[in-house]
Amino acid sequence: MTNGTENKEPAKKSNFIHLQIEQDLKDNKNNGRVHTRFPPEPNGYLHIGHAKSICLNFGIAEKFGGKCNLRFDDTNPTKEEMEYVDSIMKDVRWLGFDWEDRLFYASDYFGKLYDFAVQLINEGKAYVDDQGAETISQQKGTPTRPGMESPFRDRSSEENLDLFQRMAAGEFDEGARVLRAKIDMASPNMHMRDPIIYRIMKAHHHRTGGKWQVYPMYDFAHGQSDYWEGITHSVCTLEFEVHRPLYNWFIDQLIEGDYRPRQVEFARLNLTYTVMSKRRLLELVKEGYVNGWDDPRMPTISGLRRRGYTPESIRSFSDRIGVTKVDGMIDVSLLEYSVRDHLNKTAQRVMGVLNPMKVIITNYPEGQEEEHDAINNPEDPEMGSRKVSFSRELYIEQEDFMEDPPRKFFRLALGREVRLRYAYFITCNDVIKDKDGNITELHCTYDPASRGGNSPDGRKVKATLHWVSVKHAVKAEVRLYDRLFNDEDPGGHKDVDFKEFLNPDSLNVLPECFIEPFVSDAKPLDNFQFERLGYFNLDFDSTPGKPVFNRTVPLRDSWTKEQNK
RNA sequence: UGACCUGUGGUGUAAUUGGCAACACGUCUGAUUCUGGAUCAGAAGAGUCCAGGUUCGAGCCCUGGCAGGUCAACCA
Repeated sequence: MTNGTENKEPAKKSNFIHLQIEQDLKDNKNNGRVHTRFPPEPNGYLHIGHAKSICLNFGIAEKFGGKCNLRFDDTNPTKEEMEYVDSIMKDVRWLGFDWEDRLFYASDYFGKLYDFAVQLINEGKAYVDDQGAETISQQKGTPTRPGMESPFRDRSSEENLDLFQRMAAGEFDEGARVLRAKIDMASPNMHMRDPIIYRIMKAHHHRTGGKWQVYPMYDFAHGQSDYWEGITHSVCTLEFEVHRPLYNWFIDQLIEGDYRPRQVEFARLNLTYTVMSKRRLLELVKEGYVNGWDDPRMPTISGLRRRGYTPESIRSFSDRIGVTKVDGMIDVSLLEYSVRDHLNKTAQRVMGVLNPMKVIITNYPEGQEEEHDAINNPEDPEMGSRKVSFSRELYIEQEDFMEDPPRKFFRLALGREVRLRYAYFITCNDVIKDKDGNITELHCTYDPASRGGNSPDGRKVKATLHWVSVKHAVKAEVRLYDRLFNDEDPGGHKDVDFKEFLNPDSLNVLPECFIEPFVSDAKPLDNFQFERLGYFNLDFDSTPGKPVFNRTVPLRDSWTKEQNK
């Protein structure tokens, strides 16, 4: 990450976690050190909610001159894969953050964790339970009723140690026994009711292979990993709030000296019209409702990247939404605002026609062509200009012509004059139709004196249209995306599966669009503004002769708004 | 019938030790414009979940309610 001064992004908003850290610093906790970590489980791709956490954690390190680790929470070999590890590292880097040499895995600590478990056994604070999952669960009680103690709770340390070692040696079947912390079966906090800390799993682990037959549970690995890495502020989401006493209990058993990590919880991100759980996203991918984790309709980092979102836009979004403990729902329009805001300032402008309507300039000589200057980005003069080719046959947007224009429609109509951007004023004289009455082309005349787009007599037109020259344009496929779900909170209905709310029109492929040849040199992910339409970027599916564009987001559109009134 | 957490315009966040509820998005006007974009100017919209209390003064403190969320995986 760039350091402070050269960073043009606005100063980061403060939040309650920053305030707590400032207080900790005042109290000289942990000798004034600030060290965070981003701890994903490699069981899926990262999504925009993780981006919030990444920005928060790395942002804290940046703000307080501390460090932020990347740590994979890989304690469940049945769900975790190398593919996910790779994608996560790629996404974090793409977002603009750097863990330097601090890449860790919970599996790095399997040895220490095992030793710690042995220590707890020796201290009489952990025991092997021979009961099955169902029995243990029943004995656990309910949130409103205390649990009851396991008949194996008071085994001797020797027996526990022997059993645990044999568990680790693979002597028992999966599920046959577990190691539990001996805390309090009557605790009002379910997590303190002798939580399971080790289970037998004979699965192959993506890093340790077949070395282990027992794996630590999340609660037994996370805080300890924090401790061994010197983490000072262990930032996680709200659902772990009730785990905090357990987190602290393990730290208490481990602690020597003054240093102590502290868990702080914040509200995870919820966005309207999408789902944000890895389970649901995985379901969409596995069952083919979308085309992979990086489908541009997905709220994954890889999906947003492919869709044309920039790291800057995601970071500014993340800053804009803030950090609190209120479990709310952010309007996607805020995300869309963030990309528009960034792309408006940075994206190359280009003209492209999505739904072509042929226009013949009847008074323009056949075979003649010429070039006009076009500004690359009016928001950034340094981006310069380019030439666009003009000729007798052009395409304009179908929606830019109406035979029977309503009062506030300013664009082309029979007998009306409009401007072709950077080129000429044209007037429509004739509408050509086929047998069925469909308009096939428009006959227009141009005013040679308006070359460049202005008439010397000061004549005004109410509309400027984008266009391309038929002869020069590049044919492209354009993919238009709409929200993946029709419901604001598809995952929030108790009796209806979220997939019921899938938007059947979330993908609209336009196979025959025409774009000015400037885009021929584009590389995948390059962002453009197609003037008057929106922001688009080149997709990986492009082939040399056939570019494919994704619409990132349309431009704000006060005309559609007017129509909807 | 439990524990923990959270309630501020439509949405998201602010509000120094209690001191006129602020900002962003969205919405609506108007100006401007070779993008019905951008930009600029302005407006509407909450009296802070409710009821008490302390105080000269409460969104901030106290009491009691109410509402929502989380917790009963050998998941994280």
